[in-house]
Amino acid sequence: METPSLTARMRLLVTGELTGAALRLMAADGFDAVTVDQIAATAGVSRRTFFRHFASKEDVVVRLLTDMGGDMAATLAARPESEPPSLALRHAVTAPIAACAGHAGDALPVVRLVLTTPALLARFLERVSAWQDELTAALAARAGLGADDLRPRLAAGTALSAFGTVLHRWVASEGAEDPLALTEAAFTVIGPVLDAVRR
Amino acid sequence: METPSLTARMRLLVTGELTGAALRLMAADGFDAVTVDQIAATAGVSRRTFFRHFASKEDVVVRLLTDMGGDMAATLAARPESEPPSLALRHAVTAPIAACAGHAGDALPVVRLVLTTPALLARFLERVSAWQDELTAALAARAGLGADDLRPRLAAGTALSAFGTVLHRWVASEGAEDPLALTEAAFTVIGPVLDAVRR
DNA sequence: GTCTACTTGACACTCAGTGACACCATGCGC
DNA sequence: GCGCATGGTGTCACTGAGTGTCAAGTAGAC
Repeated sequence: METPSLTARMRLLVTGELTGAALRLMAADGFDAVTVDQIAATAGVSRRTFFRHFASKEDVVVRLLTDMGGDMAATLAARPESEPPSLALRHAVTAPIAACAGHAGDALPVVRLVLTTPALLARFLERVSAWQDELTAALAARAGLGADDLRPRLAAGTALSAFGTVLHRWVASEGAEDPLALTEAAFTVIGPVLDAVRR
Repeated sequence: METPSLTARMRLLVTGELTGAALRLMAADGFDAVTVDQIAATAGVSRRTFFRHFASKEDVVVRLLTDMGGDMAATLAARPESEPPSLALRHAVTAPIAACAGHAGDALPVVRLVLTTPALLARFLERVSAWQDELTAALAARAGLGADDLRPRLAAGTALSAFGTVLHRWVASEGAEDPLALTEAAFTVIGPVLDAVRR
């Protein structure tokens, strides 16, 4: 079915309305000053409905960012085994970066909000940590390394550190610098560590 | 004054009582199942007093860990300029690791609790992110690099990624592996990236 | 003794998040 | 057309985190 059933589309509609309302309000007053009641009222639904679509107030904002990298580990696993880890990891991390670069007008305020709001940053980093677990497992499987080897986790952490550094620099430059170019530059620096993941 | 004034000592006493109560309760029932009221009651103080000593429920646990690395950037800044960045960063990160290794019996359950509880992990990573900012500034100052150079932030992130990896492995091994040996092994892998921070 | 500074307990309040129940629309078998 | 299951929604009520305020108690300075 190409149309994901009416109910699914309505769900997307409400979700989008809620995120839009949340972002508009938070851009004006900041994350903490906006209550869930305000977001729900602005979107025209009840407070309870908000929590049927999002697990928490942070979730509205953070999910925008984390949805982009949801299949990071899958991307890595899909890369050919012959590819060096540094290149495979770069491809995995590039997906969300490219998504940001492609919607700079929408994404930049969101990323800025997340990186500058402690509560949002905390939740975002927790998600990134989950990505690290997934990437670590995928890297270990690729290289045939055991769970006691430090290198897969180090490589995953270093690659995600590059991801964060790119986002940071992108926001700091107000979107002036090209995220993809920044990613390339970052991976040029960290490449040697990533390619240490060999049997 | 060698005795930090009676009031300061009493403050430490209450704080210690609260953290002890929190850890005992959470070790038994988990972080989420324990309420601030229970912690305060167990420690023999009022709920309000709890929040005069800790900013949040997460703070009781996370502060134990983050206090160890509070002067990470200061340690880095105190290292001789001639020292290669990889060695200076390793010294900076070793301080909290050594503290963990020195009090394995007390620290291991705390680290395990933090790494396995989403809310605690989120707050911990937020603190680590602040360390990254500080280390980045110190590294840039050491090398005389501008704020637009990716390398200081990449190096700081990579070093802290090693820090996290060591903690992860330490917990996964139930404390069997030596944290200092793990740190040395990790920094051997990431060394090249850290030493890329040169003018 | 008194005054000041600091901590505490008690109370009240906002807000995040959850559970329970009733309501309503769509879709399906009869 | 009718009855019925399903899934989203609104309302209400509740727990728990976190904050502001005020009164009371105590150590230390004068």
